[in-house]
Amino acid sequence: MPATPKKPTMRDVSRLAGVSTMTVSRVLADPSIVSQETRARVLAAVEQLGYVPDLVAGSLSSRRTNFVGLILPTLTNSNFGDTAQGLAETLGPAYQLLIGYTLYHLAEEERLVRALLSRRPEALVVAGSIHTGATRRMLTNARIPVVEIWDRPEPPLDRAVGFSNFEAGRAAARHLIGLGHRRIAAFGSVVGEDVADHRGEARLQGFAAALKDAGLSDALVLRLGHAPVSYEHGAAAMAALLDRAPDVEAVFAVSDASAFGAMMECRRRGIDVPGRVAVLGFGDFEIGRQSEPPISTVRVDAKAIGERTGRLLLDLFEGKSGAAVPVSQDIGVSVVARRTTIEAKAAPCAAAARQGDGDGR
Amino acid sequence: MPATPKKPTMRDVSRLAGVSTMTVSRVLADPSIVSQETRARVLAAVEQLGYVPDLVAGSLSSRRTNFVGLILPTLTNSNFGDTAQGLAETLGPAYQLLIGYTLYHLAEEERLVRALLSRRPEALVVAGSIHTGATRRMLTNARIPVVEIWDRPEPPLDRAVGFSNFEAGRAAARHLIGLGHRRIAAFGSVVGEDVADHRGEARLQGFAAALKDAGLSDALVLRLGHAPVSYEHGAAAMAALLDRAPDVEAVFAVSDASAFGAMMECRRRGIDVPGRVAVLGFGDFEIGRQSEPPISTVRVDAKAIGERTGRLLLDLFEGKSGAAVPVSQDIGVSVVARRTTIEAKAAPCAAAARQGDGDGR
DNA sequence: CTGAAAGCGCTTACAG
DNA sequence: CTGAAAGCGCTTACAG
Repeated sequence: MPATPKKPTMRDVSRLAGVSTMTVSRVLADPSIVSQETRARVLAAVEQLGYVPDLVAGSLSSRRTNFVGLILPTLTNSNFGDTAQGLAETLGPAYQLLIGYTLYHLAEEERLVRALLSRRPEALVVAGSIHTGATRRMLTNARIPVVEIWDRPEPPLDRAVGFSNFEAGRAAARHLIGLGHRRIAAFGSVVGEDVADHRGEARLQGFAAALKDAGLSDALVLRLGHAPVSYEHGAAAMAALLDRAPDVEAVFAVSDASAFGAMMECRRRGIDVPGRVAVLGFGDFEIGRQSEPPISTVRVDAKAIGERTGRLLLDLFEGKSGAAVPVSQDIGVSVVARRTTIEAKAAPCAAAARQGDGDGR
Repeated sequence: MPATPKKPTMRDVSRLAGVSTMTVSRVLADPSIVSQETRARVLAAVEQLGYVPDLVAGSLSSRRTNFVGLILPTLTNSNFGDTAQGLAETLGPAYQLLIGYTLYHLAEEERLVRALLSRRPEALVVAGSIHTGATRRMLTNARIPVVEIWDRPEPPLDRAVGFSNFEAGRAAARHLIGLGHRRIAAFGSVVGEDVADHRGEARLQGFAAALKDAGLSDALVLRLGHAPVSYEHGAAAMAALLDRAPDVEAVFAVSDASAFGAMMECRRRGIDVPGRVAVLGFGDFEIGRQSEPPISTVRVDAKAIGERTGRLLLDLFEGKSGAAVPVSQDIGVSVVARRTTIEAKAAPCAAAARQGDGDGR
């Protein structure tokens, strides 16, 4: 870097403009409360020096950092990106997002919470509701709004905006069962000690529960590989599933990415989707909408999660009494039947299929 | 929030432990320089109070924020996510990434640079090399390392880690020409006043230049819709292209997402890829690798861009003289021929095709 | 190994 | 409409 003079401070600006630093501070914070003429002189000095206010000093003094911390599982999933964008847009330019990612490690989440808290954020938004004890403790004692998203904890640490992953899994199973399928599978990732997608697991559990409620077996609800699930995960899982149960009729993947990978694996093997096996995803990723055939999915409005969270935080920041702001918001999910799930072949209607002995082919 | 006592400060800890704040500060910064017994007392007090150091005060005092600002076009493109992860991993837990996104608006980039600079980052990493005048001025006067990534400016504002998008476009065209295609198209987005993907445009220009060098027409190098390009963009662009030039033999899309969308549009229309039209993407996104058939692409190691940038910054932070750190690093690109680009049908070999009159069908 | 003093660059809270 | 004083919660730079 060039040997330039020191970075100008507010003091430098005030001297050049012949005013006190308080006046400079006012011009920058609310120009209307300073006389027209003084304002012009200050602005000219700011311009001439290329002065950029130091927000770390400002934050220490005002006790407002205008940071909002956001903890996500990954930076490479466009759905979480949509949530981040929705949050950023709703919060507006006055707030800066501090984003961290955990890669589904709870220990990493703990480290991040500690690091972000040191930066004195105005609020912390975190994906999920399963945390280490230390994380829970820090979050509880943080004295700032904490929002758990993409889930529906009962009760939340503080606030929650999301949906029930268990119910989402149930809805997925019911869709497939309603179509007349009986030999139904699902796959997600393994819940390990360090890496675990607890929300995907909840979906799988809801799925298995619905299967059992319908008198069907949940033996094909598989946990393979580790989070985050990818296209590749879906392909590998589908391959494993097909080896194990060549007669499978329908499969639910914990994410559209995984569902797409599964579909590609079917294509490679010459297995028709949905003709021979129906595929249902989760999340309503763009890939599912644009793929040919488009993938049926359990839709989540990722951007709305961010927007609602932003709205909630703004209400809280504006001093709306905590009691007036909902503790938990359910944005719900909906099954979007596109072209990868169709009625089971052997069944003229779903009801018949459920009690028939159909082999599904 | 519960009516809890005020957040404990270092002063509170020091009183409880019966030491000065300096001793507390030392225990937290470098425990080894404090006596075993004192250290234990301080740590106990920290634990008891649930003390979390205030980094904004610490930053003001030490003049080190340990922030690195990162400006990306979008948060929903997994390639930029890979770059961010590579950067974060290389920088390590001592540094916190402050990520902003522009949606390809130069004005938004300017706003972000100003906002991030106020936070006193240790360095600023920004995708691209086209900036507004004000942005260039701020970046030049920032007195911190500035790294432009995903491009190859001549010269960089300060440092650059990336590749030539123009050359990447050229390589794409040469691949297609080498395969014997003659009726060749490409598509990207429109360069508007406010929204513009300048890097994608550079690829298109390199592509067009190579076409002309080979004596081919660049009339089918199209700009449609606006950035960021998506699966949907590719589908729409392909549809437009097919209406315009039903006899097109090969097409280059400025991103794999767009290429995938184009392929899906072909599938919808019953047009065989690569049998009737070859498709080449850019970026080596996971979608291209996992799609069936896998999509040929111009590969960029997105994660490596982040890692190299992190390495470079660490060197600079550790006081390596600026002169010892390369100003510009080219990570290069490579054409990865997968299954969506094959030799032109009419040509028994590429050389013959280039001089033949083949209609490509 | 430990501490008292000064100061980082702003804003708050008063005064006028 | 403008300013002087105090202080935000740490760390730097000295001293001992």
